Formats: sequence, C-alpha cells, structure tokens
Amino acid sequence: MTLIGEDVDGADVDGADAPPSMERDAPQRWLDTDEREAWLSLIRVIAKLPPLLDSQLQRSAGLNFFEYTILAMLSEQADRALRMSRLAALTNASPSRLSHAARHLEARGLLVREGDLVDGRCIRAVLTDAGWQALVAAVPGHVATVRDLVIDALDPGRLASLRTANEQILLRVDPDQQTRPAWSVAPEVFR
Amino acid sequence: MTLIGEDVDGADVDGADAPPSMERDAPQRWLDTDEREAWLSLIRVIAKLPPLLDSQLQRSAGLNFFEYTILAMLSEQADRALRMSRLAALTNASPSRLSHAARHLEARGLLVREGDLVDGRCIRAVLTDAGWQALVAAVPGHVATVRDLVIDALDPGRLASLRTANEQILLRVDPDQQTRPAWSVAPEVFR
DNA sequence: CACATTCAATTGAAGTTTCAACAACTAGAG
DNA sequence: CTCTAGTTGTTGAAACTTCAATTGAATGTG
Repeated sequence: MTLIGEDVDGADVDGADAPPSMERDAPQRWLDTDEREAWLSLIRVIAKLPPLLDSQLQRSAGLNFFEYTILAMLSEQADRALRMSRLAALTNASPSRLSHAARHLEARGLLVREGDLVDGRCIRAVLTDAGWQALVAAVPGHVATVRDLVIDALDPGRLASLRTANEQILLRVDPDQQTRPAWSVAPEVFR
Repeated sequence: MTLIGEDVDGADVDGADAPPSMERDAPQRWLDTDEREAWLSLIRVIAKLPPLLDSQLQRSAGLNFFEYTILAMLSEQADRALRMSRLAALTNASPSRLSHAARHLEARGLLVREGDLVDGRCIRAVLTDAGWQALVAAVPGHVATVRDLVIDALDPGRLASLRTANEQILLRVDPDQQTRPAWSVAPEVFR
C-alpha cells in the first residue's frame, strides 16, 4: 500500500464519499510510477516549504507567513484597507482564522479594524503606519528566502512550467479563484 | 508592496537575518512579474490542497492526512513497522508531533508501539490489523481525490515538468532528502 | 568503571487553527 | 412595516502543532 494507493482487494469503502467531480461507480484507477513520484514530490514541497517561510519571517520580523500575507494584501490597496471577508478570501483563511489573527495584529498595533459606513455588517481592516513599517522591514529577507528556495532553484523555462502546472491544478482546487489577487501587475505603490 | 516584495526605500532591515545560502550584503533582487506569478501559484496550491485532502479523508475514513501518511508508511514495510525517528523523517513530522499522533492512533487500535530489542532507546511503531484495514478502506477515496485534483488536471508532459520542478526545489528545501521514502517502485506488498 | 555527551522519544504548556454557535446587520417577500 | 433568510464577523472550546524541558538508554573518554 502506498501513500497514493495500490493493492486493495475490490472491497468498497464503507461510508466513503466520492470526491467532487468523480462519478459514483467509476472503477478505481491507481497511480503509475511517474504519477506517484510527481505526487510525492508535490506533497514533500507542501510539507517542507511553509515551515521554512514561517521560521525565517518569525526570526527576522516576528511574523508568521499568514500575518505577513495579511499585511502584504492590505499594503496593496490604495487606502491600505480591505473588508475582512475580502481579506479572508485573499489570504485563503476562514473568517474565524482571520478574526483571531487580526485581533493579535491589532493588539500589536499593526492594523486597526473599523466599521464600514456603506454596509454595517462589514468591517474594514486598515494597515497602520507601524504595520507598514513592519512589512517594509520584513520584505527583503522574505523575498531573498523565496528566491533562494524556489525561484533561483529553477531556470526560467522550468519556472514557467511550474506556474502553468500549478495554475491548472488551481482550476480544480480553487475553481472560483477566490484567492487570486486582482493585481497581476504591480500597482503604483511600487517603484 | 507585494507578497513577494517590491518598493521598500533602501532602508535595511534591522535584525533581519540572511537566509541559508545568501551572502550577507548581496543587493536585494526583487521578483519580476513572471517570478511573482509563479510564486503565487505555488503558495495558492500549498494553501488550498492540504485542507481538501484532510476533509476528504476525514469524512470518508476518520483520518487526517498526517495520520493516513503514518499508516501508509508503515504499510510499506515488510514487517509493517518502523522506528519512531525514521517514521518521523518519512512523514516529515517533528518527533513531538509524531508522538502525539501515535498516541491517538494507538488509542484507536490502529498501531502499537513496542521497544526495539536492538537499540533500547528506540521504539517501533507497528501497524495492527485494524490499522491495515483502516488504510485499505481509506485508500480508494484518497487516490481518487488525488487523481481528480492533481494528476488528471495535467497532461503527462506537464505532470513530468511539475515533478522535475518540485524535485529541484526539494534540493534546496530538503537537502538531506530525509522525507524521501526508500521505495520508488512498489514493493511486493502490491498486487 | 565512572563520567559526560549524544540520541530517541515523551510530556505538558503555549500557541494556532478549526468548528459550531451566535450576534448584528441587510435585503427581499408579503 | 414585519418577517424571514442570507451575509458578515466574532467568540470560546476543542483539536492540533510547536516548543522547551525531561527521561532513559547508548556511546565515548579518561
């Protein structure tokens, strides 16, 4: 038995529900060697990379990757603010997770939350000057790490392939593209 | 400011430590548009995929992906057993995390832990029959999900590219290849 | 043989994420 | 206007992960 299957006498799984777009009684198709190796390489990256990003940011800036992402997404906005629900979608977090994290960041003075005048249900998270400064301090080390671990590990062609493959996976995994930021090109904030 | 940097007036980061293999005073190199898009696609996959694997396994088999991986790694062994330290490396877990998880799995009767006769410091985790059965029940749905979300999203060439890229990243991210299982080809256990 | 050092694994506490329940508000139907 | 249904966000508890400290065993040194 492998991480990704094999063997298993025809016994059907009791209580097993079919994944999203899989027909109910499709015959089981296992993974061949290439497919297994590709899958294993992906999950190893998924397991290894986030802790490295977290620890670099934690050491150098006292932020974890999620907190960093929150600040970064806010910094993209002209008014440095986003509604919580939009921020949650962009950072790929549950409302609850974001709410807890926002409370911590607010306690540290890196952002403030204020009611939305347009829609009373909404709350706007606003980056403070201290939050901007914390981000400015954190970015260079983070970018260097990303470059070191991923970007510079691949020649441009392979990097493009990686992007293509990941985007195709995302069509399955994130069909609504909720997490996709609106900016593909850097906004005016950049120099 | 982006998730992956830009802007930032020459201010140097106070307390920022250089990432692993980066020279101390290397000039900051930002990411261009292609690099940024590639990076964002990767972190979106990293954020989205694991929760989907967890929830499918949880619903259909009452396991999370980590527990599933533990059982799968044990099932690969001829004697269905591994030392805790080796199992931790294979599953990419800290000793502590594995210890907690093993306690839960043992309480559910899916594995047992027994002292190693060769080296008294070590403990062998052994898959029980119930553990084997739980894995057998979990595999088909899991494999179908993996195929549905990743493998079948890519044609063979792109899948091969994805694997190549991930393996190159892993050389940076996991230089010792600790997490790489010894089996590249399915062992006799398979049919 | 003592002794210090290293290694394997566990433990409990602290921190983080998820989950289910809830409160506040908007919007639509009658 | 009132009632209901849906949306936005928060909360506290449970579950999980990480972290630091600890135990017990092996290894190496004098």
